[in-house]
Amino acid sequence: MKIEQAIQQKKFRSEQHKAHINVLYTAAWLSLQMTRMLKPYGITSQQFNILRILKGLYPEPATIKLLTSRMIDKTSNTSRLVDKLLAKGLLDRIECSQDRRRVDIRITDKGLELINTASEKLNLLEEGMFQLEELEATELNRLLDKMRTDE
Amino acid sequence: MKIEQAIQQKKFRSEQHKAHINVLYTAAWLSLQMTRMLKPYGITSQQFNILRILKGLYPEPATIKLLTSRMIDKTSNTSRLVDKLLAKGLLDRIECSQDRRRVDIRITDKGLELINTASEKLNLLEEGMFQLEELEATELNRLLDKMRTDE
DNA sequence: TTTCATTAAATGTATATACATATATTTGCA
DNA sequence: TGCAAATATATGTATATACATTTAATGAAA
Repeated sequence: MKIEQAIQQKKFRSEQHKAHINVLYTAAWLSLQMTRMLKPYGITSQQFNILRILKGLYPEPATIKLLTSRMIDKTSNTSRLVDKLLAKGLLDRIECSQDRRRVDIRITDKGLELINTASEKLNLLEEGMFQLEELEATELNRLLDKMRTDE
Repeated sequence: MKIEQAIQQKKFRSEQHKAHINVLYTAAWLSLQMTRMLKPYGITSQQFNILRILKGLYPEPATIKLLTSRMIDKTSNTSRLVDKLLAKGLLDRIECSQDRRRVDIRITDKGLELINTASEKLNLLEEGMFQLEELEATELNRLLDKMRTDE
């Protein structure tokens, strides 16, 4: 569905303005797909993002600061997201003896198991979702990166 | 900044997977810019979206249902967003005599004034933000629309 | 006309964002 | 050494999302 139909708006100020709206709309659409896919696993997409980062580092732990720097949404409240995952037994918290301000976070076996199962589902979702050829995906990445040039 | 640096991740499963992450990251970045730009006007970007739709329809009113269908985020809670804008005097609520379930919402003069001022600022933001040529923006729109083919 | 499904909107609840502020610890330097 | 600045994390608050449920009004069919 074209963005014009999706939000029932015929005219846009410019192609650039339309692209702005389109990125926001597409991200909201992608997030919703992920949220629904993850629901049976009892985690949200933000919580999944944290597990994904910790899986990449495993068996090394990460501090809250490191997790924050790798989050897709930079204003996420990592402490509280980690609290939720700890309560579910998907993470371990290790006090850091060298620097007692820091807290080392490591994914548990239960966490690894969950993310492995969920990732398979996510892959299937992405395959079905992504009609883009590899070259098109590469071009999309280039354009998005360029859009954020002032970053 | 490339997405690899932005979230400090070197490798991705595929260009398509990278594009997925990139859309989410870029949307979060754009939202944050808008949130900060709108802050002095005392409205959020979701509230701005409602004002934008009502301005487009003016002087015609809109029902909650119509607003929802045009929202960028389809799961927004339009009733509550409208409540916030009513409390600020930016909207009027008109009871609908033909169908008493419905509520007609119209933007006030104060609302129009606010959105006109804020839109100027937003345009400046967008101009600075958008390094994309028109043809590139058109291609970006095509790729995003294609990405959502299953919609 | 009565009844029941449908529709429009509002509300309740858990989670997350955005940002200011607080707390605890470490580091730099006078 | 002592003390202020910087750093890492946590917490408080207002707003928003996601979704289930409720309330009220309409419409269609027996």
